[in-house]
Amino acid sequence: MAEDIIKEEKEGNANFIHDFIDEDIAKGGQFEGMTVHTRFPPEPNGYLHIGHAKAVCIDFGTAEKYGGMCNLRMDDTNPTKEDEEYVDAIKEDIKWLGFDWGDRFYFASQYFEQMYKCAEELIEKGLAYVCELTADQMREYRGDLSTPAKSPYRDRPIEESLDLFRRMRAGEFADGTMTLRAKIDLTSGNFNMRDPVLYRINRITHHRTGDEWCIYPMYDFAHPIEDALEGITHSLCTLEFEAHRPLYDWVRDNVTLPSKPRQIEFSRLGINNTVMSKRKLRQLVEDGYVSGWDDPRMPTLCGLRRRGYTPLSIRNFCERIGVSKVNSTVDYGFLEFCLREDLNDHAERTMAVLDPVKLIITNYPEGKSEEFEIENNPNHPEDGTRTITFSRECYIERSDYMDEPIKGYFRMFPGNEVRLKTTYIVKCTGCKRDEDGKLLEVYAEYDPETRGGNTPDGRKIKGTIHWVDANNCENAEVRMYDNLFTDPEPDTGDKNFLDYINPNSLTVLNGCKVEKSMKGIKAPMSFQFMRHGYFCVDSKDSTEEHLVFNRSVSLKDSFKKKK
RNA sequence: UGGGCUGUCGCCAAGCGGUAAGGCAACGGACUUUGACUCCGUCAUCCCGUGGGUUCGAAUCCCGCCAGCCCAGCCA
Repeated sequence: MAEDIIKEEKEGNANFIHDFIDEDIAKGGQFEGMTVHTRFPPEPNGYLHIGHAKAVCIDFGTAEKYGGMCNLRMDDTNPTKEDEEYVDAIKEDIKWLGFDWGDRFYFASQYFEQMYKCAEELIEKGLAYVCELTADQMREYRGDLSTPAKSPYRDRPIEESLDLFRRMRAGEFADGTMTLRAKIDLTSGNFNMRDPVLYRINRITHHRTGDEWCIYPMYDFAHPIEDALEGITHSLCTLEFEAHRPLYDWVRDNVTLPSKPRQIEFSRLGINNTVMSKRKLRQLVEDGYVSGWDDPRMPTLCGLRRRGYTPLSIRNFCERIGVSKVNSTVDYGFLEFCLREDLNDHAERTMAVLDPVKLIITNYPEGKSEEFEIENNPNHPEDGTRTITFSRECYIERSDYMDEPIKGYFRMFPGNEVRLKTTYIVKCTGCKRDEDGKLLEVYAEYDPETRGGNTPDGRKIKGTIHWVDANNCENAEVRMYDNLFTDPEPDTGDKNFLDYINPNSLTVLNGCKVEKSMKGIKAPMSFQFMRHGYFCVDSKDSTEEHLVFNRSVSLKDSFKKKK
């Protein structure tokens, strides 16, 4: 039994990264006696999105699987785009997902001195040189697919490079005038190996080290050093770094470092009808297509959180999409499925009428009011019940009434019986419309024998609709969301993603009627609005006086689909 | 045109020489005081991008071809 569970868990989690790690552990060697140690290394230049969540789950999840550790490290080697404001947001998002880096929170910038020493070591070994090509010249000299690169400074004497590099650090040269380059292979088919730049001069105040440095290490040089210094055994990253692995290994093997981490790459996450690149998300925010990074339509973690996504739903999603090296685009519906699954289990039910029309029970005494107990979650009786009131006038959904029922329609239409959830069976007797045909009121008569919604004679009532007591309810604003983009893949090929913005991605419903029990409710709180979907209290705009809900995800609807 | 990687059902994804797991979606049906949930069933039968080869046997090994993705930032 226990073995089955372990086996199942193992198979369910299996992926090629684990295979590699298993091999490494079996091999011993550089991994001898080591516990698996990973890291999540975001650059603090933007907010985390669902794609980062996948990486976070892989990094922390892998460590967890092997009883190891995972560090959180801000990869802040380029002060140009980075800012402290993102650091806390990133930490908050990871914590929200439920991962814990313990006391192992680092900044790449704290290793700048050590990185500098490593650079000097390479120069002394004749493996790096100071190059005076300008950026334009370097581009020009890089060669192409069939011609090698060149640099007139390649054979500069070691002492000269060392002197120049020290003076670069000392601030003797202007930005962009010099770089430190690795001496590897100008003919390599892998451009990353054509004497890549290791250090550049850049006089920008760093958000942590201030003006202490005017030279900054490049990612390819810094990353393997950061990993090795932290004792990382497996450096997991996305596929675009695959061609950088030879360089990662080169730095790792040519610099004196305390350990030899292994880089393993996996594919990035793509999701339909949205974009995932930081640049594009930033543009959506800055150009006002959305209200901010945390707009509920954004695939950012703060956006998803505000939309009502739960940490569990996101972690389940990341677990289930698996890990591979195939470029893939997951259906947005799969993320929605994971949310519904979690909320179906945990969200309490409530009745909300989003497009209200008054229902008058003509044979129910005016002024009378009754109380009913209704379960908070029929799937979980232990979640208890609440009291709701019923009276002569209720609100029902405009779409729950038709003069002439279409095929298969079993809600309100003249002559038809319907159950008002938990209360009575009512028979529709007609309606009132204005001169434009707009539905004003629906009329019905209730059957007093059916209190609780039961039929003493056993007759079957096909339709049960939700309602809200017109004399005892709250008003609410409800925001309905749809895909941000009309095209499933708005940023592939030559497409300009902005051409596919969905103009109807947000629909605001005012005058919605919700149960009295919603009064004063605060975020974070999610509910199932029966027959509608899952909704959460908006964390920014909802107040005691003005309730605002966001639709997180709709319920599945097999009737709508048939139509 | 050089280097690297990838190609298994509409979407993810197992599979590691022994005769195609699973999830989502879809489609039937049962149940239902949510047209939800739940449950049951169907869903790659000469087939695993494609053409050859090796083998008693191949999605799995070998060779060729095709398609897609990444790399020529002093970004990460």
